[in-house]
Amino acid sequence: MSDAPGRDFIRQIIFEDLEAGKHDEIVTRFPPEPNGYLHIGHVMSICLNFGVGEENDGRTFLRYDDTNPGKEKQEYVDAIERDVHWLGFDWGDRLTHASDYFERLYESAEKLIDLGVAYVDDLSAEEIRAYRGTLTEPGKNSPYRDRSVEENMDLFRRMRAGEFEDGTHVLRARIDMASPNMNLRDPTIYRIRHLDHQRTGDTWCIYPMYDYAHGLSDAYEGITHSLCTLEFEDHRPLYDWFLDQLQPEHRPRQIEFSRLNLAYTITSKRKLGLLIENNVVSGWDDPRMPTIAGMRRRGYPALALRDFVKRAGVTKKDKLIEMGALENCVREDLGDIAERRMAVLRPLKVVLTNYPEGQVEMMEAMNHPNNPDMGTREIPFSRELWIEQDDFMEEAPRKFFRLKPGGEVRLRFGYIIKCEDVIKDADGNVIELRCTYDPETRSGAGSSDRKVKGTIHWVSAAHGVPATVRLYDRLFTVPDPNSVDDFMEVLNPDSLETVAATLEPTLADVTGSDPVQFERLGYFCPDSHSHTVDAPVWNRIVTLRDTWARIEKQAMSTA
RNA sequence: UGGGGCGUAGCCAAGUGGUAAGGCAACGGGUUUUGAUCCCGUGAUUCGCAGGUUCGAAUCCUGCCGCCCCAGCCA
Repeated sequence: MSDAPGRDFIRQIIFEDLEAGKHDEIVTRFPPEPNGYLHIGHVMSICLNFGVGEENDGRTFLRYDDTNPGKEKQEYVDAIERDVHWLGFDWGDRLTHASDYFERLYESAEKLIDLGVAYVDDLSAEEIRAYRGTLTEPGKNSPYRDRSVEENMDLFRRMRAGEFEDGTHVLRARIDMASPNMNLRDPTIYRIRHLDHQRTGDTWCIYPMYDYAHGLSDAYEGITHSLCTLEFEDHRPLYDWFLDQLQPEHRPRQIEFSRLNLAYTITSKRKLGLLIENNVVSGWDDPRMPTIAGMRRRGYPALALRDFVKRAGVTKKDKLIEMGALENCVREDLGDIAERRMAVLRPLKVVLTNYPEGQVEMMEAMNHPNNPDMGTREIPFSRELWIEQDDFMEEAPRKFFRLKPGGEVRLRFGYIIKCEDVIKDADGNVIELRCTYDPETRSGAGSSDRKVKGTIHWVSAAHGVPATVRLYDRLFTVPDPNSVDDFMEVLNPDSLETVAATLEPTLADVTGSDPVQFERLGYFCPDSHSHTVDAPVWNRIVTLRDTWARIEKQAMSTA
């Protein structure tokens, strides 16, 4: 991905428009429908729209496209505002709704009738579909297409007055039933819905369609560039048609770009909703969800998300971006800001047989290896420790430089230890290691400068803080779950693993949700829902790059 | 079979007639008390394919192939 993209095609168009003196100010909008949570795809749109606004000293609206009551909820409205703010963007006083313009939109619809380019159709939904024709065959005109202006006006006003049942009438644009562009075959402008709207209550029983409301709302707000995704490309002639007919003061221009798809995940709000309904995940903000709320709870920094979409770029080519690209951005950001700590996820007991019983030494540990300004902390060291099960192998391959029988390893910020004995249970499982430590090798202060190949992390058994740690993996087993018949068939059964871990004591009273790095394991943060000081729950944000895991995997596949 | 888009390395992406940027991934090597970080190095005789124009083409022309979107009273 381009690190410093010159100017994407949209910014180029805007640049040229500005050069040509077409606008005094650039005005954009981010127009979500409040029918679900925002996801990684929206991050792209948010960054584009607000980014373009900021870069040009322009303005950006946050506008709810709330033209379809029944699908929309206040919960989503609240979540959207929270998410956009969290990403670092501000709409100031430019928070609007398509529903703010219902009266104006209605008046314009009457104007379309006056102009003779809109009519009330009595055909049923099924009939309209049948009359529309197919992709290769032209449609045919509705028998109601040639009603008089007076009759249309009367009917439309009675639609508004609530005289008709849902589905009995629609207002349609009179364009061309034979158009090769399906969107121009007399599209619906208004439909009857006897349904309370979350903002306008029961004021209306007719609601405008997206294609009609969107372009006009853009015009009302003085939007100069209306940026949307590719699937609206062939709606543009219709977008322009309404503007041509009604000649509003401002003339917005719609430009389309490709959606951002992430490998091994889905972004359809409907499908994400199904994951919740089927209890595959715990909610819209489950840390495995590609929603902004989910990624925030997971611990992905807002800056990393912004960096990611910036690197992905703005083009018209379908994208399916590898997870690794996102994870790289997360690691890059966290690597600098996260303090280091030690934690053992899958504990294996180590007893230092030559270490005095009852003795405790405080070891000084750097909070960041590359940034001394972040200070140090003290960690207790004692005779009994936990180390990671993965850091011991009874029959280790040549390149394994962690602990093995008779082998030596450095304990991070501690001593060099040697494995003398392996204790097993009745089933042959390794349950404890008997080791000796070399008192001359104390970290920083040792009188010996001998080195060993490996360094592993540890936590003092007597001082460790028990915690639940949740390890996350991709939700699906295939790169493009959208392309399979049933996405529920390709779920990753191991997307969540919960382990009972032990954390170093400095983590005992953490209350916020700041990310830290558990050395050699990855980045973690307290879970914003479940974590308490008494019962700590941490999320793994992302692992560290793991060259050893790769080597192991290769060895397995060639063996 | 209609219309609208898109095809540059595994994934993104610059490039707009003058001889293929960059990032991620991958692979080598160096530093390292995180097999992390950091540093250095390695990739396209070629831009979906085939012709053509030109001294010269990823860029222009023609034809073909592949992928995506459209038949909601959803957005």
